[in-house]
Amino acid sequence: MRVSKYVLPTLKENPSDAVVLSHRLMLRAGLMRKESAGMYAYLPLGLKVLRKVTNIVKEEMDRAGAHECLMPELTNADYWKESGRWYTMGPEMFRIEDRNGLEYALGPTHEEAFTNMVRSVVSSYRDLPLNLYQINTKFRDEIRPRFGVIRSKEFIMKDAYSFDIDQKGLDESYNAMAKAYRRIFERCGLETIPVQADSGNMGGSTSEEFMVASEIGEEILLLCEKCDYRANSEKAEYQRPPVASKPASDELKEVHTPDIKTIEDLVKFFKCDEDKFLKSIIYIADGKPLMVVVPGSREINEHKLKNYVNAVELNLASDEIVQHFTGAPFGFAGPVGLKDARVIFDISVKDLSNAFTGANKKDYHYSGVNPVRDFEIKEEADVASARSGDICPKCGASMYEKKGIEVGHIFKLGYKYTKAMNLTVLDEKGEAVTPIMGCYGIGVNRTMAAIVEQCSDERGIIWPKEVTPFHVHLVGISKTDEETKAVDDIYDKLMNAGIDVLYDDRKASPGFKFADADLIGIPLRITAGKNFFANGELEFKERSKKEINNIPSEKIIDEINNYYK
RNA sequence: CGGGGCGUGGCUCAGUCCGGUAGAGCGCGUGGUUUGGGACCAUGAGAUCGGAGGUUCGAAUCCUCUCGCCCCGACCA
Repeated sequence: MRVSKYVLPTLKENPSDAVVLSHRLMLRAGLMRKESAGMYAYLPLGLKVLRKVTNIVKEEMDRAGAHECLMPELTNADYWKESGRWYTMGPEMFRIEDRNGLEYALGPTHEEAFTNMVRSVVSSYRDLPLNLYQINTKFRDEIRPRFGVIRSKEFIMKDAYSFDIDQKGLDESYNAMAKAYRRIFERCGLETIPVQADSGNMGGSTSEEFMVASEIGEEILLLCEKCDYRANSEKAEYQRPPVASKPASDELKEVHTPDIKTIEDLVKFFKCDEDKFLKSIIYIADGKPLMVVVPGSREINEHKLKNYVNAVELNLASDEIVQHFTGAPFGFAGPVGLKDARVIFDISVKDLSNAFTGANKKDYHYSGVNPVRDFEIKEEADVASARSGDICPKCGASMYEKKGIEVGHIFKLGYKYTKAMNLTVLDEKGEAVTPIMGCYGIGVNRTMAAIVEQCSDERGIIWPKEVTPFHVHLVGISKTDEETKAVDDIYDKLMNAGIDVLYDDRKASPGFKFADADLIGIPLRITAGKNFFANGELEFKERSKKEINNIPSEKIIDEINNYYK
């Protein structure tokens, strides 16, 4: 492709509304343009990359035995009502009506659609296992789209759904995807961190997220320094911290604390460390109140709590319930003297001593609080969020935090949709069996952005070999018509050899062309300049390296093919 | 939804406080000179100053409303 005939609107300056690296570079390199908040249009160069990523995904999904389909974007509300999600999805789902008042949603995900399709296509255990996928646009009315294509209202996702006759089959389908995902991201040139993740409401089954480490990541990961334990903070467990505190010495005393409610207030009031306070929070789990106690500096992990108490719904209790449950208004709750109430102590609480906590009485706290002595620990669990410095649940070493962009997620979904939508097949005995599902997603354009985020330097993008929009960026620096003709011949020669070439044939200064080449980031730059016109040598430069090699023009095709081998 | 910031040629921004004939750089057109890291000279085109209403002799600038965009947070999965 000749640049003079192509659409390549590179920008020298950063567009004012792009803040993060990948967003800036994708706009500046002419890959895409913003349509509107959270919606982007791909230009030819960007589309080429997107297609490369898409093809890798397809190839690896197919290799793993999945089959590609394409679902409508406009999804009938009936199926959503059948699964119940029409009522539970909330405002994240774009809902529309046709002229007759029939309801639809713009597909935010496609469990229902696939389950429905499989229902009409499959009838025997012999048709299983089945893994179907599509690469299609998803619509989500995000609360706040941001970071360009990383979180947008409309995005491209590969979503796959597996159907197996039993748990063992699901395990196999899941493992095949776990393997395929590793290959996909590796081929994309992306370093991902697979982490254990919370599987949501589906009840304790396996789930793995593929994360790209990044400062702009919206997920927090906990990684062990020694072993391979890696988990999303929603899921991450930790071990009881070593006992460092002094023995119980202080007497339990009531202290007047007028209007001192938050940990922040208390730290100021008592002038001591956050962890001297037993933070006591009241929740309602499936209609029943319970108290959770953690040290002042820790956050309660609602995902872990919800799993631990096995609740479908978990919410913070209202002020009225707090008043009723503890006998005091919000801000003065504590485990001391709380009889017959369910209190869950985080594992980090037991070894605290001479602490403070709410006295379950307006404007009063206790000082000199000592677990066991002053209250019984009937129920203890790991319900606080793990954090940097905490002890690895697996090996006992220390863990650290990293932020990550989620590019893929695989999990064992279970029977939720097959049951709700009444999908059954007949087994060997002729009895109806409900298949079990797995669900596997990849954010395709998010992956593209993550690649840019990870593969760039101060001059621009550095595309990994497998996703580069062109193989070679040919830069011609010719001064005469004869010289131009000679470079044109090289271009033709490369094209005829099946090499995808972007040929900068513009009448521009060399510096201008080099700067554009660096910005666009094609891994190989071939320059036809002085040496070429003098003695037929082309410059061979890798985008990621400094050095330039001079290659006789007759050997250039071999060199290129060798590079891409 | 709460908080903060911003809308001025295609892009980046000045001008707004303190009202008085819309600016710069980049990009673009034309002519010429250049040509190994975003060349130079000359010349030219291009703006309902986000929109509507108001105040005023006069509004990019002041007032009211409104739309859009960005950032932080909450919410949500």
